[in-house]
Amino acid sequence: MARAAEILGAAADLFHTRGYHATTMDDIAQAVGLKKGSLYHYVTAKEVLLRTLAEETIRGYLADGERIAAEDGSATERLGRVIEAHVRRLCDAPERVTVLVRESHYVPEDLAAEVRGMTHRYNHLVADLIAAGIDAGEFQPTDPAVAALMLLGALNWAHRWYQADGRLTPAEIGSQFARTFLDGLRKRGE
Amino acid sequence: MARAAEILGAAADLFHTRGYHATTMDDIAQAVGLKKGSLYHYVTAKEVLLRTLAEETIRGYLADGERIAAEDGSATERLGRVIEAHVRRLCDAPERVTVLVRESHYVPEDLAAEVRGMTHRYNHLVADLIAAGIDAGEFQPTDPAVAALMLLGALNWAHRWYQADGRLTPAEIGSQFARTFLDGLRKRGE
DNA sequence: AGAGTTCGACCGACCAGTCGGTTGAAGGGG
DNA sequence: CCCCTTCAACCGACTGGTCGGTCGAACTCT
Repeated sequence: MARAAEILGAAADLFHTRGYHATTMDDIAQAVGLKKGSLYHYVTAKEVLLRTLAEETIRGYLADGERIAAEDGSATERLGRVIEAHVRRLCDAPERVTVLVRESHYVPEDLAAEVRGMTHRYNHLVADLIAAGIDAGEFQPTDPAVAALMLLGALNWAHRWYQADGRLTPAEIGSQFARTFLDGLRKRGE
Repeated sequence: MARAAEILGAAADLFHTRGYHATTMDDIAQAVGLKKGSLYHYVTAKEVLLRTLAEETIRGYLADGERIAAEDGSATERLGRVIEAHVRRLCDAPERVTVLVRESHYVPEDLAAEVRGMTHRYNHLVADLIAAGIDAGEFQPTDPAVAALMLLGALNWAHRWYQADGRLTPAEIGSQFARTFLDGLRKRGE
């Protein structure tokens, strides 16, 4: 693996388990078998490390979302696919999500624009999908923005409890999420 | 207001907006019109401040939950009441929830037992309510633990987006949460 | 007087980031 | 085959600054 990616991965793991502030650059260096001084050969600043992690992470979710939203199918089908893709991606690298949701608050303002923008677009994408389902008569009328926030909260919360060696597979979790949430939105009596 | 409570409140606000680590004891002192040295007349350590905040917060949610769970009514009704109470409490002091969910990770292990215990009990309480609803035939069969985590994720996420001067009142948000989530669990065709 | 409260100077630990210097592999010329 | 140069990778000692926490003196109110 390329050194830069290796460092990013180690940082994500450490930020996840210890937290961003409790992790020193020495810790990260040690995790990849370097000394702190050498780390700065690859990394310009700790804050940039955090920013890069957050950015890479949200970019993946957004890419999935945009791809799926543009596919064929009813709003119900596409939203279900977004949910399952989200869970799959989260379970694949929960530590990245931790960094994004718990630590990205510490990305300094001037570095955070991209992250904020993509997050906003992802929220919007989900809300739009819900709004489309309401318009199409698939879902009962409700506030799409709140429904989207509700869904994303439920999904992202999983980074706090998902365990790779747990009782359920990512696919099982994904389908339970999709079933329950889509049932919650669906128009009754059809 | 008692000085101690005032300090706690100021700390919660600062931890919410700047984050625990980016907040100095000087900041907190200034917010309550004291100097740092004087703060230590009321507070034994910054970490204890954080622990106390987290503990007080989760204690409130747990107390609501236990009270409601013991009330009369179907699982559906009681779960609905828990959801609405949770939203009400969250909207009343979103900064406390921020501290609990984003920062309580930094409470040192030896001070965290109480917080962890109450959090666990709250999760369990919600899962039990869902399990009861399934047993009673109100809800369709599903994994109660995952459903509880899903619900609590959706609820707690609100601390990230709720704004007191926003479009919707806490009551409106609460009822949308309850409606959507209970519909998601409810047995179809009745 | 004296208990409760406040202050501000101070300390010590910690840590991000710097910098001068070392090493070893790759390449090139003779 | 060997010497010389170059350069990326790496090291470790150091620094500058920050911040949690301490302490004794001073002030205030009764």
